[in-house]
Amino acid sequence: MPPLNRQFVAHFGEMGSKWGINRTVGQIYALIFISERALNADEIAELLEFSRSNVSMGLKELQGWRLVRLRHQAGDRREYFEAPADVWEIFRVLAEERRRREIEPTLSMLRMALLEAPTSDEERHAQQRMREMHDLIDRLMKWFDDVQRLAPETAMQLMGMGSTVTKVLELKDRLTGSRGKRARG
Amino acid sequence: MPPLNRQFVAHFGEMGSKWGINRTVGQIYALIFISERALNADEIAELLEFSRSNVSMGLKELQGWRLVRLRHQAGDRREYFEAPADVWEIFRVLAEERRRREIEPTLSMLRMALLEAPTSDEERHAQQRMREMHDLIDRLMKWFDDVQRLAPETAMQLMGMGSTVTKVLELKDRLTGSRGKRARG
DNA sequence: CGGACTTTTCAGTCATTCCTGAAGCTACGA
DNA sequence: TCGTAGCTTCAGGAATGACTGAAAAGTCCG
Repeated sequence: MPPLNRQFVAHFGEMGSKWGINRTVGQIYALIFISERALNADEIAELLEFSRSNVSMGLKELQGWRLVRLRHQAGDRREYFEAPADVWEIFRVLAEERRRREIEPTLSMLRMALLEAPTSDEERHAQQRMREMHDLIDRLMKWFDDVQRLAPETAMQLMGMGSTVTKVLELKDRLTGSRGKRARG
Repeated sequence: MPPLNRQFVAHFGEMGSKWGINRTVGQIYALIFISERALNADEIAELLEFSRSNVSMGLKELQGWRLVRLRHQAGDRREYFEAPADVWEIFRVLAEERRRREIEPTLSMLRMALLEAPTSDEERHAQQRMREMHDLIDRLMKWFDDVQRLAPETAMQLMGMGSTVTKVLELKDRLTGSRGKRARG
């Protein structure tokens, strides 16, 4: 493997630990991501010097995250893996999965807790805090849904607008009579 | 500790593992977050049944993440810890820290790699992929900067607009002659 | 200073997660 | 149906990370 590729793969291994994901899974993904063509499990095992079974488990996890796609090549029974070409698509899928695994369970728990009748001031306050957390997350998610629905080009365009969004908001603010809220100067 | 609070704390412990953060740190934070008043390390240790030293380490990590604030109470030498009241502020700080620890190192690595002269087709392709990844992350971050700079109310208002943002974009699209891109139907 | 109180450090122990080789399973072609 | 190629499962050893108690290092007040 060329030094540039090796460096990239190594970095993803290290970052993987900082994340929830483990080192080998990070490296496998990085390798697939920068590869010109789809790779099979044996190739991955050899390039990264992992056991075949470790690669198998890693690929399974990556498939669970929908980060790699399975592809078959004519006249070859082995399974080949590749990452989507469009990086925005990758980001979208990653965000969706993280949401499903990390955000939704928390939202459910919060909703359950908010249905309980508090039996003390301490619980009342705890519920209030949970409500604040719930509302923030809920709002962020609803908004993210909207952005996510955009086609890649449109989303990138939205990003490209940068602070223009703020300007639009301020304008809207003035037009609609400012709803009692004011943007910071 | 009341059952509602206990449940919340337990949930954060479990989620903590799914994250990079460890179980005890998650629980300590959850406890501080829902608490009515600032807590000292001994109180935390007793409520969660952790060793005093474990609590000390956990608090240090939370301070490193700027998620808890140190506060002194008159006539008491012990240190008391609390979380900001404003959940948007909490989100902002968390996002900033994650960015500093997880995104920036990756961006640096990518920038370094992009400066190298490729010596093969394989490296050339790898660089192309890295460039795509770099540009996406860079763009997301620049845009996030803008949103982050908004005062809480304005940001929440932006969220509240929901798909309105999309509408604004489509309008702009039409006005500026659509730049050859089209939002998905 | 000295002594009480508080926080931090750290070496050792415990728990969890990772990784591997071997065995098991499946699908396919002969 | 057998044999082979390929993928998956799993028990157990290896590595990593978490947690504790004891001791050290601060910190404040007399």
